[in-house]
Amino acid sequence: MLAQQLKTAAPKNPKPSFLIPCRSFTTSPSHPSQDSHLANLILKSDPQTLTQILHSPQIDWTSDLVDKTLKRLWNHGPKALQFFRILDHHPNYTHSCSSFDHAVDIAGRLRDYKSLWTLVARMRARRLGPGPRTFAIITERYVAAGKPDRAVKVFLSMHEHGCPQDLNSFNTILDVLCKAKRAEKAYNLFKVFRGRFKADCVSYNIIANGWCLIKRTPKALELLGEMVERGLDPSLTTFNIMLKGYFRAGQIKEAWEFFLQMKKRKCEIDVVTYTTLVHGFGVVGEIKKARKVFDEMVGEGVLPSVATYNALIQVLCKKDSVENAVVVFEEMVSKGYVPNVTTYNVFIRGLCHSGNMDRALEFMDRMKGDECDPNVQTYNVVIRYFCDAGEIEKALNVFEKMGCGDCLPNLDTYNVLISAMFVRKKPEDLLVAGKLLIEMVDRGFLPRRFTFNRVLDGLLLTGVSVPVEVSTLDVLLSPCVEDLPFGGSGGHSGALFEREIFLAPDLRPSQRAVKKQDWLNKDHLTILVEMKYHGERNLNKNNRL
DNA sequence: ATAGGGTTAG
Repeated sequence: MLAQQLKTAAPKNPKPSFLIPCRSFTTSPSHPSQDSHLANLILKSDPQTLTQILHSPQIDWTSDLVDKTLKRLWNHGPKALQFFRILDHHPNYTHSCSSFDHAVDIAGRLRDYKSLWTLVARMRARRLGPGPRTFAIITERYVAAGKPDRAVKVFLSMHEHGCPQDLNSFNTILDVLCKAKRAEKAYNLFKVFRGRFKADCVSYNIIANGWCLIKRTPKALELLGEMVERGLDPSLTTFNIMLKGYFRAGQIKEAWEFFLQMKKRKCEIDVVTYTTLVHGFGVVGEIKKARKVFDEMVGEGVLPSVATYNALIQVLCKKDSVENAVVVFEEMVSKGYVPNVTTYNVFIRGLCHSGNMDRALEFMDRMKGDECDPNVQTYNVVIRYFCDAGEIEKALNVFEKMGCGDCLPNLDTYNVLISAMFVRKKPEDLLVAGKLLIEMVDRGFLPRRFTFNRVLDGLLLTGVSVPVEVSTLDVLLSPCVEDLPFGGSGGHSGALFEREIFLAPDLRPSQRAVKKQDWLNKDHLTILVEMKYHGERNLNKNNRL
C-alpha cells in the first residue's frame, strides 16, 4: 500500500535537489519502517501533494505514527511543522497531546514563538493541555535561545494557561536553568520559592549539580550544608553529583578522598559511582587507576553497566590505545552486554582518531546489522574526521548517505562541512558551501553570522552563483541568529556589511529593485550576492577570505 | 521531562 503511495505521490516536477538525492540504494535489505517511508515521502512532496497524501484514507494515522514521523523530521523543522499542520486538518484524525508537545518543541527550536503559542492555545482549546511537559519544553527552548528570564516568566505564568505550578514543575525549571549553565539564576529562583514549593532533596540535588556543571564545587558543598541545616538528608545521588563535580573541576585527589569518605560512611556505592570513577580517572590519563576501579567493582558486588563499559572504552581510545579498546569491546559483547549507539560512537571516534577510517566505516556497517542504527552523531564524527584529513569528497559521500528521512543532518553537520569547504577554497568547494548554506537555512538551521558572511564572501570572490528557491530567499534576507530580537547569543548589533541581492546574470544593478512578486513566477532563481562593505575591508584585492 | 554515570571540537 505504501509502495503505491510512493509512486502516485511523486511530484510531477520534482524540484532539483542538489547534493541530497534521496537514497537510491539501501544498505540493509530489511524493510524500512512505515514512518521512515512517510518521512521520505513528506520530504519530497510540495504542500499541495502533501495534503493529498496525508489526507488519503489509506494511511491509518495513530498518535504513535505521528510522533515517530515528527521525530524523523526532527532536523527539518519547517517540514515537520508543515506535516503537523496539514494533518491537523485531517477529516478524522486529531492530534494527541504528545504530538502537540513535539510540535511545540520544534517551533521552539526554530525560535518561531508565534507558532509555538498558537499551538499552545490550540492545545488548550482542545483540552489536551498544555501540561507540565509542555512547559518543560517551552522553558527549555527559551533558555537554549539565550532567554532564561523569559523562561522564568513562562514558568511563573503557567497557571494562567491552566497548568498550576507544583514542586515537580519547580524542579523542572531549576533543572532547565542549571543544565544550561545558569546555576546563578536557578539558585536565585530557588531561594525565592523554596519555601512555597517545599523544596525537597531533588531540588537541592539539581542546584548542587548546577554549581558542579560550572565547576563551582565549593558552592555545591555550601548548598549541601544548607540542605542538611534544613533537615534534608543527602542521598546517594547527592554524593554521586559531588563526586562527578570534583572530577569535572579537575580535583582528582579530592574526588578520590570523597569516594573514600563515601565508603567509610557506609554509603551504598552503586554502578553510577563506579562509572564516574572510571571515567574521571580515565580522562586525566590515569588508565591504570581506571582499570583497577573497573576490575574491583565486581568484587564489591556491583556489576558494570553498558555505560561503565562505554566510559572505559572511551578513555582507552583517548588515553591508551584503540587496540585495547577493541579488547574491551569484544569482552563486553562476549559477556552478553549489548553495545548501544554510544558504545559504537565512542569506539568509531577512537578509530577515526587513530587514522583508521576504513575500520570506522566497517563498524558503522556492523551497527546497522545489530539493530543499532547510526545516529546523526555517528555520521558527524566520520564526516568531521574525513574533513580533517582533507578527504572532502569522502566526507561528502558520507553526507549523501544520510539521505532523506533516515537520519537528517543537523546544525553540526552543516557547520563541519561548510568549514571544510574553506580549506582548499576551490570555486567548486565554495559553490558546495553556498548550496549547503542554503539547504541548512531551508531546514530551519540558522547559521552563525560568521558562517553566513564567510560563505557569501566566498561566492562573491569566485563569482559563482547559487540557485536558490524563492522560499529560501526570504530566509536568506532575514537576519541571522545573532540579529534576532533578544539575540541568540545576545547583544550583537550592527552588521559588518549590507547585502544586496541582484538577479543575475541578465540584470544590471540598476534593476536591483526587483519586486518580490516578479520572482515568484520562476521556480528557481540564480542570484548573485553582492556586498557593500562598511569601512575599509577590501577582500577583492588580496583575494583572501 | 523531577535529580546522579558513556558521545562532541581547541
